[in-house]
Amino acid sequence: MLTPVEKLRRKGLKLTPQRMLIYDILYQSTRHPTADEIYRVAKRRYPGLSLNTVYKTLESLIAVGEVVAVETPNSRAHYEITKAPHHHFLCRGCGSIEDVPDSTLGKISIPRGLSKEYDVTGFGIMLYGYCPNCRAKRQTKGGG
Amino acid sequence: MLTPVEKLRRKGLKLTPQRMLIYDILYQSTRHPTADEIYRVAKRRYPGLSLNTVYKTLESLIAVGEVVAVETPNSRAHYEITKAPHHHFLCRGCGSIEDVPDSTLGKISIPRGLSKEYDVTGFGIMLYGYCPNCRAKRQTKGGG
DNA sequence: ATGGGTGCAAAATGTTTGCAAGTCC
DNA sequence: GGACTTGCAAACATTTTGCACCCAT
Repeated sequence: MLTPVEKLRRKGLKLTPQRMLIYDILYQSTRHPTADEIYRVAKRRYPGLSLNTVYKTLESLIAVGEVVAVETPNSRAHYEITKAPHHHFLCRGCGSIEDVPDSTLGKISIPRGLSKEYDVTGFGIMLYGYCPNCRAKRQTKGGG
Repeated sequence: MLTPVEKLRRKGLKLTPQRMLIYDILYQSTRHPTADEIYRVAKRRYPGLSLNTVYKTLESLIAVGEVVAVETPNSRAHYEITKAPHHHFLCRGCGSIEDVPDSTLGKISIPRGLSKEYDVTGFGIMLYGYCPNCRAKRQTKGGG
C-alpha cells in the first residue's frame, strides 16, 4: 500500500501544503463533507487557504481518481476519498450521507442488452430515507 | 387508469394551463428534460410562461408524487413523470439520461441491519458510461 | 527557472424567494 | 370571494473563471 503522499506524487500532482491538507481531511473523514465544509475545516489549519483552492484541488484529485464526488438532490456535492466499492444512504431529513458496504446490497448485473450498445463504466446506488436521528424526530412529531 | 387531469385534480392541484402544459410536456417526453428545457419547450406553446412557474410547478408535482427529480453530477436536475420503477443511465459524454427497466437489474435487497436503524424509503441506481453516440466518438478519437 | 498551484474577486450557473396581480374552484 | 398560482426581478448558493504572484520540482 502506497502512502497518500506517494500516490499523489505518482499521479503527477505537486505536493503543496494545501493539497496535502485537503487530501488529509478527506482521508481522515468518515463523513462526506461538501467543498465548503472541507474549506472551513482546512482553514483552521491553514488560514490563508481559499475556497477556490479547495475546488481546484478536489478537481485535481477527482481527475486522478483519488476522490469521488457524491451527488445529492440538493445541488450540493459531497466528496470522499476513493475506497472500496460501496454505495450511499442519503437522509431526507438532515442531508447527511452514510456509506453502505457494497456486499450487503448484493450484486447488480448490468443487462447484456445494455452493455452491447452502451459502454457502461460503473454504477452507483443511492438509498433514501431517514437516519436514526431524523427518524426519531419524525415519529415524535407524529409525522409520516 | 385515471387521466392525467383527474390525477392532478385528486391531488388537490389547481388545473392551470401552465401546469397542464408542463405536466403534458413531461408526460410526452421520453427524455428527461431539465427545468430550463421544459421552460423553453413550454414557452413556445405558452409565451407568457416564466421559468419560475416551471420550478414551482415541478415542485408541486414532485410534492404529490407525480414527478421525480433525477439528480446528475453536473448540478442540473432532470425531471420525469413518475412511472414504473426503473433506474437511469447517465452518459458521461453528452449528459443525456436514459431509463433502465428495473427488472433487468435484478432485485436489490436492503440490508436488514440498515433498515433496523434507518428508515429506508427507497433507492435509486445510476449507471454511468457512454451512450452509443458518444462511445463511437470516443473510439474514433482513439480516446480511452 | 518554469509551469503548475494559489488566492482574490468577479462571473456564471441553477434555483429560490418576495410580492403584486391574476385565476381556478 | 378566497386561496392558490403566476410572473417579474432580485436574491441566493454553489461552482467556475481570470489573472498576477508564488512555490514545488
